[in-house]
Amino acid sequence: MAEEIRVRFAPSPTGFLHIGGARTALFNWLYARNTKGVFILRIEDTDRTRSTDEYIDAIIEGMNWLGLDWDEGPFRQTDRFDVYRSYADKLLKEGKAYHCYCSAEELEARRKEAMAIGKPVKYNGRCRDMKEPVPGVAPVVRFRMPQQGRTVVDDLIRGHVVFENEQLDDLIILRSDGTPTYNLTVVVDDIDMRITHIIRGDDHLNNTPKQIQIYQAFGYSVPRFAHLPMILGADKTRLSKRHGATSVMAYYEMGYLPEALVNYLVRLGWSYGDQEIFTRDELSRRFSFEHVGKAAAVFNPEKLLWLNSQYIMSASPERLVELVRPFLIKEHLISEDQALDTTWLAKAIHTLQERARTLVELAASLRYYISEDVVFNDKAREKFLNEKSRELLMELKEGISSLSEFSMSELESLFKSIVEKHGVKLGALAQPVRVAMTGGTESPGIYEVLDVLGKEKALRRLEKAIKMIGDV
RNA sequence: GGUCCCAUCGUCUAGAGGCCUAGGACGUGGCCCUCUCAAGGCUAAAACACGGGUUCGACUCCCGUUGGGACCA
Repeated sequence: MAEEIRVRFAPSPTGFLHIGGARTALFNWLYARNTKGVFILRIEDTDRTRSTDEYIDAIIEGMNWLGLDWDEGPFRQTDRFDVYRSYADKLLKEGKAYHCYCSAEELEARRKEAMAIGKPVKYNGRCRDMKEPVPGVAPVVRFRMPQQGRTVVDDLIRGHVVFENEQLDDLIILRSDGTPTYNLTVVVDDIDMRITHIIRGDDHLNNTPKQIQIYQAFGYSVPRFAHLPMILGADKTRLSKRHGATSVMAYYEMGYLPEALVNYLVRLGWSYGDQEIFTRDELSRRFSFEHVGKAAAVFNPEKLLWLNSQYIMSASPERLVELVRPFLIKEHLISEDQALDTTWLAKAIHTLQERARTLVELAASLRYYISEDVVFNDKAREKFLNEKSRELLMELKEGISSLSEFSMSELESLFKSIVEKHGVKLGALAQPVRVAMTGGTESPGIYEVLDVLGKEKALRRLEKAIKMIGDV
């Protein structure tokens, strides 16, 4: 049996789960599922000043919503500080790390100078071979980076990326207060969790050779890497708040289906020929790094909206009933604990689902079905509820009253006979009726609308419309 | 500033030297369907960043330029 594949998503809880993080999580999840491997969630909360439990919950909420289930974790770095320190001590003992007594101010000055004269910004190694501690100064611990040779990152997406070791800095692994830095914790955790493939954003590519060196210093074999291209905003800069909604849960609130967002995100960087729409199952079967692109991708809300409309269109009305419920409450169309006639609601949704691009739109469009009072659009009312249509509406009202069966086919016959008699087009009757029923000029087919409303409501609304014309 | 990465329609992408007169999708325009709005169908405009090589032949390989991005604080 082949070696078990273990991957991890390691967000730091300094914010909500955002689009970029979600995509990284998704690719990890896909790879784990595709290879029957293990997907681990690890919370990198070493930065205690910026990390909060609320954000941890928010990240978990986002993952749950997207359906990205993990097999191990969530693990937290907090309280593993002793572990990191013991790893650092090991390096110290073996001479692979050393104490550095240079002050932050000195370092800053040297950095500025290097920048000014165009030299690489790099620690000058002053404390590298120091034998005696400097009294009264709390040192940091630096990693002794090899200064000859090269380190190559073997990347599943980028191929071999070569770094000259000479360029690598003696990075700080333990601050003067004893807290570990990112490059140490990430390596220690990945070693402890036996991670085989590190899948992350390509903003980490430059850190990778340093981490490889640390791996080797500890005597562990280096995992495979896959550095995903970034997701950019419309202005081609890194996606951030000013590009609008970047939190995953904001898309929940805007009425997106999780599978639409997943589908959109996966196609940002990955492709499978010309196929655009994938089931979750298809994704995990088809996914591979061979078809992951290298170039950064611009986040395009329009396409996401289209995908969402596709998913709403093909969702079952029964499921949409449940999904739209919170949005109906938000629209004040139903109350929190109201019992719903789900069969009827499903029928109503069925007529609307190919017209709604989001659940918010779907909820809004259900208004005239659910609410007793029709909200009239003034223009529509003026144009269609007038003397010209009065006669037709009255005739329809009588016709419906004496209809033996209130069905779509009977309604159709009735409509046809009325317009024929008057020698007008179907629209001359259908539009006024549409306005009478919905208050506006856009709706599903008029027979469908009447069918959903039912005979009683339909008659009541016709009557009201006729009365309104009389009032003019 | 140094290092690294990247580069096909406005956007997401297909493309692994001849299949390319560069394909699909979103968006945009037009037409059809039609009781309105959608959905759907058809259709149009729209790209290989630039310059050198390599090759009988480059979107595809190599080098450089330009442009973007990331990291180093």
